[in-house]
Formats: sequence, structure tokens, C-alpha cells
Amino acid sequence: MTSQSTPLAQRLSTYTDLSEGELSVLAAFHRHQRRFAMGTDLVHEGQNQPPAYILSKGWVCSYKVLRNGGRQIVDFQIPGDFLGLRSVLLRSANHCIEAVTDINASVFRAVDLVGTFETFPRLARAILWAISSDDAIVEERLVSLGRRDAVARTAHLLLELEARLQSVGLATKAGYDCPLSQYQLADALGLSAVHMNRVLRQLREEGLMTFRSGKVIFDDFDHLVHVADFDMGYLDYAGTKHKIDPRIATLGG
Amino acid sequence: MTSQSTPLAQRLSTYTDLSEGELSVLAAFHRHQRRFAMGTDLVHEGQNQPPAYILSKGWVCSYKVLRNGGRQIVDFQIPGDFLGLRSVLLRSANHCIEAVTDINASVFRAVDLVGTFETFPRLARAILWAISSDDAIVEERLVSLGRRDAVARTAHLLLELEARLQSVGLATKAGYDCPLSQYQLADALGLSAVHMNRVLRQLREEGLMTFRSGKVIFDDFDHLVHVADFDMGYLDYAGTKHKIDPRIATLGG
DNA sequence: CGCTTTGTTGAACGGGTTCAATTCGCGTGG
DNA sequence: CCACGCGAATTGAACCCGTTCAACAAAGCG
Repeated sequence: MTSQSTPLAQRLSTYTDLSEGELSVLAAFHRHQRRFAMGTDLVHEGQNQPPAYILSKGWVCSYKVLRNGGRQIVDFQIPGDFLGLRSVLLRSANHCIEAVTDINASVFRAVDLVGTFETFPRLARAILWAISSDDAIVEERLVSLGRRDAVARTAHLLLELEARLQSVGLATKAGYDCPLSQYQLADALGLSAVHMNRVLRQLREEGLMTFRSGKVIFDDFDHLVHVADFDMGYLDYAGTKHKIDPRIATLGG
Repeated sequence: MTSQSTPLAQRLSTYTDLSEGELSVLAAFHRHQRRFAMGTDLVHEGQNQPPAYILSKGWVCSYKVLRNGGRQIVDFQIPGDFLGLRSVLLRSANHCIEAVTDINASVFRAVDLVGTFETFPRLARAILWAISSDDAIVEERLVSLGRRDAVARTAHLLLELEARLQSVGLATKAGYDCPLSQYQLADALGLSAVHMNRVLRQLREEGLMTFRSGKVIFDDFDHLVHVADFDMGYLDYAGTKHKIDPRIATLGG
């Protein structure tokens, strides 16, 4: 297993090509692997000084619980995503993080991450880009909840996940494996589970996409993009990479 | 006018006490003041390499426009807030920024900001804290749009603004000056302007709060907090400040 | 196997939208 | 000083998207 193969390295490479040195620094952050079973809470709300992780396998969700009993999933995390990084700067965690599937995650100390920023400024830029991209995702979700109807909202989320998964090699325009239940999807989209079911049925019956038995299949990708009003610009996954230092050789295939 | 008096310095001081040196560094970022008239676009969506600002006077909003014509305001910014900082790391702006009132804002180069981080790690921490806090705000707004009804959502936003304004000396538990129109409020809360009006009337008639002629007045603060399910923990404005030992001052700690 | 979680469907209800009309506030020009 | 114009605020009524309640089927799992 080369350092190139970690999902985080793969994701960052959509932003800029990384050198051998940078890749090995990145690999070093994967030293302390931990496994968590499906349903485990990695971080609970209000927890002090929670640790940060890099997710390398499986899916995770961040959510908040309301007094009235409802819950809102803020975002799903997939391999290559950071977990709980924001909580490091605030004095306590402001949301829960739960494993959606069995997962592998690497604990790391934020101090160490910041420490490498001085020596590896290109890597720093790439990581800050990834973090900014995560923020853009939350922002776009907010737009969905505020101004898109249930069908567009659903299509938008599942298309976004396609783009994100594709950047770590886990999806194609045909579809991807999706471990989410309709309840979790509903909690992310601000819908009731009942209506979630009806929306998914509608998308299926209209020949747009199929969400069933752990798989998302796009039956008419382009039409779905139109229905969702999906413009992946906010993810900043443009084909053109940042060329920063031509002296550094890129890793060949 | 001492450096202490800039809204940003005031805001950061709720996190940690800053030294004279740190305060003057902060003041240096306010050198290039610009004025923008109400309604001006500081940044438009898709703009390349947009500048970053520190808002020192007036209100601003960040929003996205949808294909169907609707718009969603992601957040309002008040004195002491950063504008367009995220867009610096992504390759282009992913939302518009518009002046809600006439404003004063200071342009600065993100490079210079990062440059000071090495020499003033405590200041760096404070600024990263402020940025994280902004993210937490967007996240909590998302929760509102997903799982709170119109009344709670409205109360929650107006209470949040009270807390934020209070940290820069522009509000008390009695109320504050609020230049927002009902249309802008509606666009931030994912509601129609018509319903926004009815919700505000209800809040007024129930003796909870009054939104009228540019002022927000809290008629029953505690009850309103309960109705909104408002817990300001996510803002991390706890009364206790961080005392950071200067000897071990590092970013990640 | 039985039990629990997830998915599915029907019917009634309700919060919020939409359409439409009227009023208010206020700056501007006659 | 008043008339006008225009955006913001306000109110009514009909409609609809999504919720809620309720029941049952299907699928995993010990």
C-alpha cells in the first residue's frame, strides 16, 4: 500500500499534485488507525477537547439533536474527509459524530498538522482547500433546505455525494454504494422518513435514479442534474489542477 | 481611537485577552478602509480571486441565487466579521456578498494575515477561533432550516444576532438596531415574505419580541429563548476567556 | 425462527405558499 | 406643502407540499 492510495491523498490530488515528500507526510498522519463499529459515537455534543480524525474507510455523519427530539444531520463524511477538525479550535464539540457503517479512522493531533504547515506550505494549502470545500458543502446544503423542494433537495444531495465519492474513486456517473437508510437521508434533508420514501419512489418512477438496497444508480444523470439544479462549482473540483512547483516530480500511474 | 476599539478586536477579546502588540497588528489590517453604499455587491458568485475584508461598520449578507429565481441568504455579517475569507482558499467565490446598509470595510491580503500567524500564534488562534465560530453559525442555521418551524427559526436567528452584536457592543438583552427588511429575513430563513410578516406579528402579539422600524426589542427574553430552543453554546462566547500560556502558545494545542 | 429495524402505502391534517389587494412610509419633484 | 411614486409592510383566501398517524410488509439478525 503506497501513500498515494490513502483516500485523503487521492482527494487532495484533485486540487494539486503532491510530491513524494508531501505524500509521506500525509501517510504519517494515518499511523494511529482506529476501528469503530457502526452506530458508535466518535464525538458527542459538548465534549471537551475532542480528538480529530481522518476517515479512511466507511461513512460517518455529523448531527445535532433538538430539544423536541428531532435531529438534523449536518453532513455525511466519506473516506478522505476530516472529522471533528473544527471542534479543535472551538472549546468544545458543537455536534455529534456517529459512524454510519463500520469505519477506519486515524487519530491525529491538530498541533502536529499545523506543525507541518510551515515546512510543507503546498500541503497546507491543499488541506486548507479541503477544509474550505467542506464548508462550501454545508453552505450549499443550507441553500437546499431553504429554497429547494424535497425532490430537488434529494437529487442534489445524492449528486453531491457522487462527485465527492468520485474524487476518492468510489463512484462513477453510473452510481455508487450508499449505506444510508431512508431515515438518515430524511434527517439530512429536513424531511420526514415517510415523505423521503415517497420522494425516492417518485425519482425511481420518473426514471431519474434508483436508491435501493445499498446502492444509488443514476438512470438519467443529465436530467437529474437539471432537476436538482446541481452545479458542482461549489465543490471546486475543477479538472485543472494547481501547478505550484514544476520541479517536483508527480507520481506516475 | 485606540486599536482596542475596532469591532474585530472587541470580538476577539471575548475569546482571549490580547496584548498591545497583538492589538496593533490587528489595527494594521484596518489600514485600507473602503466605503460601499447600501445594495452594492462586494463579491459576486464565481468571481475569481475575490478580495477579503474585515467589516467595521454596517451590515452585509452572503447569499446564493437559484435557477428558479429564489435566493437564499447564508448568513448576515456584522461589524468585526470577516468577509470572503473562505473564497480565498477556494479558487473562486461560491456566493455573493452584498451590503445591506452603507458599510465600511477594510481590504487585506490573506497572505499577510497568514504571515502574522507565525509571529503571533495567540492572535492566530483567536482569529481561527472566530472563523470556526462563523462556521458553527452556518451549521446551526442549517439545523434551523431543517428542523425548526417558522416561529422558532425566526426567534433563533434574532437571538443569535443579539449575542453576536453584543460581543461587539451593539446590542443588549433589551434589543438592538436591525436594518433588515422582512424580505431579507425571509430569504435567510427559507420563508416567504408573506409568512415572515405573519410570524413577526405572532411573536409581537404573544409578547415575545417586536421587530419594527429598524429595531428588535425583546419583550420577554427568557420565554423567547425557550420558544427558539436557543442555546448559545455553539457560538462559544462563554464568559470564561482562554488564558493561553505564552510559553507554549501553538496553534493546535 | 421471532424480533427489531427499515421500508412502504393510505388518509387526514396543517404549516407555509401563492395570488391578490390594500396600506404604510418616505423620498422626490412640482 | 402637497401629490406622486415606489418599495416595504400587511392582510385575506385558496391551495399544496410535506407531516402525522396508522397499519403492514420486508429485510436483516441473533
